[in-house]
This record gives sequence, structure tokens and C-alpha cells, in this order.
Amino acid sequence: MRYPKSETAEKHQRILIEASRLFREKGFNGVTVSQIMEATGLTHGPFYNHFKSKDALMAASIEYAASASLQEIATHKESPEAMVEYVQQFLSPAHRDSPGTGCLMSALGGEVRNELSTQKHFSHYLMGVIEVMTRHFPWPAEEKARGDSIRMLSSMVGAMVLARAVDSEELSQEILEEVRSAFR
Amino acid sequence: MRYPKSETAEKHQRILIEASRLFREKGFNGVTVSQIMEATGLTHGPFYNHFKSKDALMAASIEYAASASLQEIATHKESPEAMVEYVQQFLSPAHRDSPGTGCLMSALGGEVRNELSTQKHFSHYLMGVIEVMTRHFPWPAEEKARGDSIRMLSSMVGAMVLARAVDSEELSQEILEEVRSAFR
DNA sequence: TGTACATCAGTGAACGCGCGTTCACTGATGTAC
DNA sequence: TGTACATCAGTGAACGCGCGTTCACTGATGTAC
Repeated sequence: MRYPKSETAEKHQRILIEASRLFREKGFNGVTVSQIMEATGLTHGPFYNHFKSKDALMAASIEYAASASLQEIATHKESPEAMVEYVQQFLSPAHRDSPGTGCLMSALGGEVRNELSTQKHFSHYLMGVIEVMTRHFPWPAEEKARGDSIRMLSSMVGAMVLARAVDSEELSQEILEEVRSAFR
Repeated sequence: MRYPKSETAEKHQRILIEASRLFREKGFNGVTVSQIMEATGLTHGPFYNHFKSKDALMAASIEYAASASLQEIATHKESPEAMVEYVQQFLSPAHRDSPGTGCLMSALGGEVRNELSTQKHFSHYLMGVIEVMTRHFPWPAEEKARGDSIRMLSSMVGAMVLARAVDSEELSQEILEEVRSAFR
């Protein structure tokens, strides 16, 4: 049956929200179209009213989550202290334990390489984050700020990937703490 | 038909070699059992004469590649210069472009989190690499060496993940070069 | 404002496909005597 | 040393299953008059 336009738009967004959460939690190949649709409260059929294919959803969900993340980071750029705090929170066990709502790069960076449709939005997102960090994190020397940002982001993503992969809570916390200590 | 024992053992190892290469190239879910067996020159049937399941192969291939990698790193630990050279080579476009024969952590770190059977060997491997780096990389202060190693490894893994994910050759090289410059 | 009808997002059964896995069979190897 | 036979890694067809995707159908919404 036919539904009000507003409802349709809202469902479209709910698919994006659930997809970007589930993809981050289980990986692109670890989630099925049916699971995503179930999470939005619909059956799997109408998925193709909203997206051309699972591949198209992957790309769209990266774009959606990237945009949301950039907005979130922007709320911290008023003060250098808030930027430092953002990085400290990033490298916390709480973030490690909630990949679904956490950093896109740490959660899906490794899979983006094999999913061509997602690379464009992912790259654009990374460029945006580098720029914000370069401009607003309290770096000692302006001319080295971009390099410093890239080094910091690499550490953050690598630390999160390793902290999540490891089966020893002790080692996992050690990784987070050692990298955290470099940025405060 | 029956085959000589030596041939069987050799085939077993060939499966491990091809699996660890293909898994690193395409991810655990991006490779099928048939593709792995085809790469060894056999049909897919006898796979189950060698391994209990694909999951068991994933675990075994991590163990195999980890052991090979630790041996390779060991050849560099005679001199501090060789250790520095190892890290510089790690952060090269050549390594970026050959994930199949490259670093296990950069290639599969993100997926290990969702593949429980692989975590034990992966963690053991990471501990080994941290130890070697702590002891043999020319760090300025011995009491900070372990923390420095963890920070360096996080940077290396994060940089490789991002350099591989990005669709801009320029940004990819910038990431590698900026992180490289921190360790020479 | 009220009526008739076209629209279209949702339903849920069904499709083809490729996956991981199984199995009856083959035949050279390795062993018993 | 020669012969008879049990072993078992490999073959390749087949299995069940769940995936991404399609489609005939439904019925409230939105529109034309």
C-alpha cells in the first residue's frame, strides 16, 4: 500500500543508520540485507525501493556515517582542550567496545580496500578529518601540524584495530594507554 | 588413490601458504575454499582431509603466517640499522601494494575481531613482535622502549590500513611518508 | 467538498546462485606374509 | 624378493542452506475533476 512521503524518507534514513551501525559491528560481509531491514522493522523486500543494491548501500552508508562523524568532530573544534579530550575518548575501552557507533576508519578501514564503491567517500572523509585535526588540535609547530595529524590518526586507527583484535584485555588496555599518553 | 606421505605433507603446507596469501589479499570472507584449493592445484574435495573446516584453516593460516613473519623479522635483529630499515620498508608503496605477502596485522587486523578462532594466534603474534621491537629497535631510552614499540606498531598498522583504503595515490603516499619520517 | 482512480512503498513467496561441506568411488602406495 | 590386499588422499558430483535479488500482489495515499 502507499505510504506518506515523510514516512518513506524517514525509513530511508533508518536503513542508513542501521546499516552503518551493523557494517561497523560485523563488517560488510558479516551482515545481510535481511538483517539490516529487520533492524529497521521492515521485511527485506522493499530494500530495493530504497537502494539499487547492497553495494550501493555500502557506499551510501559510508557517506552517511562520514558526514555524521565530521559533524560530531566539529562540535569539539571550539577549544584545543576539547580536541585533546576527543582523542583521549577515542582511545578508550568504551570506544573499543562499541564499534557500531564508533570510528569508521577503525571499524571498516581494512575492508574498504576490497570494496571499490566505498573508497571515494572514505577518502573524502579521511581528508576532512586530517584537515580538522591539522587546524584545531594544539600542535607545537604550525608547519608540522599536517604531518603530526597524519601520524596521530595513523596511531589512533592502528591502536584501535589492534586493541579490538587482541584476546587479552591486559594487552588491549596497554595499547590504548600507551598511544593515549602520546597525545596529552 | 593413495599418495606418498611426503607429498601429502607438502600439499598441506601449500594449502596454508595459498590460504594465508589469499586471506590477506581478499579477507577471510572474500576467498572461498574452492579458490584456495584451486591455487594449490587440487580440487576442493580433499580440503577436508587436511582441515576440519574453513574456520580451522583461518586459524591455522594465521598461525602459519605469524610464525613465518616472526622468523623474517628475526633476520633483521642483528643490527639496529637493519631494524630501522625493516620499518622503512614496511611503510613503502611496495608493501602497500602486496598485501598477500605483507603484514598480517595490516591486512587482517580488522577482521580478526569478528573471527574468534583467529584471535589467539593473532594476539600471540602481536606480543612477539612487540617484544622483538622493544629489544632490538634503537630506542633512545630503554625504560620507554616498550611503549615506544607499541606506539610505532600502531602507527605502522594504521598507516598501512589507511594508505591501502584511500583512492588517492597522493594522499596514500603522503601518509606513508609522514609516518616513515618519524622512525629514521 | 466529494468521488473515482492512479500511484507506489510495502508484503512475502520465490528465484538462481555459489557457498561450505559430504560422500561413493578410484587406484597407487605401503604392508603383511 | 614376490604376491595379495588394506589403506587413504584424491576426484568430482551432489547436498542443504542462505545469500542478494525479483516480482505479483495489496491497499492507503495523493490527485484529477
